Amino acid sequence: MNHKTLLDYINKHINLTVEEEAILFSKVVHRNYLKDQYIVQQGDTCKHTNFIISGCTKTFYMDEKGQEHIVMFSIEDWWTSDLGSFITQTPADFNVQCLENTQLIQFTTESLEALYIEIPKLERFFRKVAERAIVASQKRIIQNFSLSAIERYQIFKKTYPEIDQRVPQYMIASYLGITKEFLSKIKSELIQKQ
Amino acid sequence: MNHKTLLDYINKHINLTVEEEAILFSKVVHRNYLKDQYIVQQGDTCKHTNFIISGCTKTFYMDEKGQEHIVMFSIEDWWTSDLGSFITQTPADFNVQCLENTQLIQFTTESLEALYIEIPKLERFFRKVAERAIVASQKRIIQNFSLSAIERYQIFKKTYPEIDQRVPQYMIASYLGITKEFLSKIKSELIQKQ
DNA sequence: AATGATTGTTAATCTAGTTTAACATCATTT
DNA sequence: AAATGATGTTAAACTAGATTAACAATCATT
Repeated sequence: MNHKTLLDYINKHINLTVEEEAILFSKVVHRNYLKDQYIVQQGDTCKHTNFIISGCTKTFYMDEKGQEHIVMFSIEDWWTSDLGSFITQTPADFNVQCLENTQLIQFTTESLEALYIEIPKLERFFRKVAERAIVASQKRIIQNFSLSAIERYQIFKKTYPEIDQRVPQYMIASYLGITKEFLSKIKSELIQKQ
Repeated sequence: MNHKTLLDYINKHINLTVEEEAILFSKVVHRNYLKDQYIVQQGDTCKHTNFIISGCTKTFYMDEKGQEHIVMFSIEDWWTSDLGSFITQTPADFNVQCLENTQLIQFTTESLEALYIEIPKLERFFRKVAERAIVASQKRIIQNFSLSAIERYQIFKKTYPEIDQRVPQYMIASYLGITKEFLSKIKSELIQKQ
């Protein structure tokens, strides 16, 4: 079963009994999306937090000028959703779209609330997930401020080598906050130096 | 007692009995810092998460070139610390320094762990605090990407009018990710338009 | 009241990154 | 094999914001 990926992940943080595992999986939905499908759409209220079993997604924001800004990529063993929309049940600021065929495990607000009551340990687990997300998010803020585009690209490649391979270059430019043309220039400069 | 501020804040999210409130306050420390004192220092391991009862702090990062980058300001009713350092107990990336005399309530890792056992409801509370922090952090990432410095400044003023008043202008420039000279230029342009 | 420290302004020059636009490469479909 | 669409490259002209440097204004402190 594909539930194993999620269990392995959870068991890094807390220990569930076999019964608790059964309760957990009775309350989640296993779902497949195709490449290019949207998991969350800007403006809709986000109904799920999603754990990725396989595949790859981009979370992006479309500004008033129609420009796409990629906030994060997510792959196997990561979470994806518009957390802001999900927790406050207000319209989403972000889109989440599949870059590959993607298998998810979905938690609704209701199923999570029910799970928190039946398995209080899960509060701890999701607190830890949230804490880790804050740390990652704050690291990004620092980097965007104090580093040049070249430095940010080099760090990106080191930190997420898999993603650098799997995702088209113009999306990486968007993630880095620069144009695709400038990323292209950076890359050719980096090659010439070596 | 000054504990009231924290209780009011907690009671927005969960309900504590009088006994639980007593347990909570038996495990925290109430502490005063003077203007300019450091609550957290880059390189040290961060020992506390701090709830601010009164005063104002800046959280900043000092880069290799010796430049200061302000990640956030915090005032009454907000939390401050280097969460990344605190939760992983590794050296802090950030400094937290008081911009005014500041009164805090401090939670250590040990007191929090003990509290989570004695009052499991607090897991939920701190999960919610963490979730809100993620949302705020992600909003900042979007803004830095898709908006010009002028737009970011206008949003800052609207979102945190109190802070705009209480904090020197060059620090606001640092928070916005621009130089103090450029912020000065922006402000005079905005005044001329009206 | 005077001195120096801290904060803020203005203007000239400079640069990292954008825009535009034309072209090249690669994949997918017919 | 040709055609279409998606992705990537290069180069010239442009702009938001940085840097430098000189000067005001505001403030504590003696």
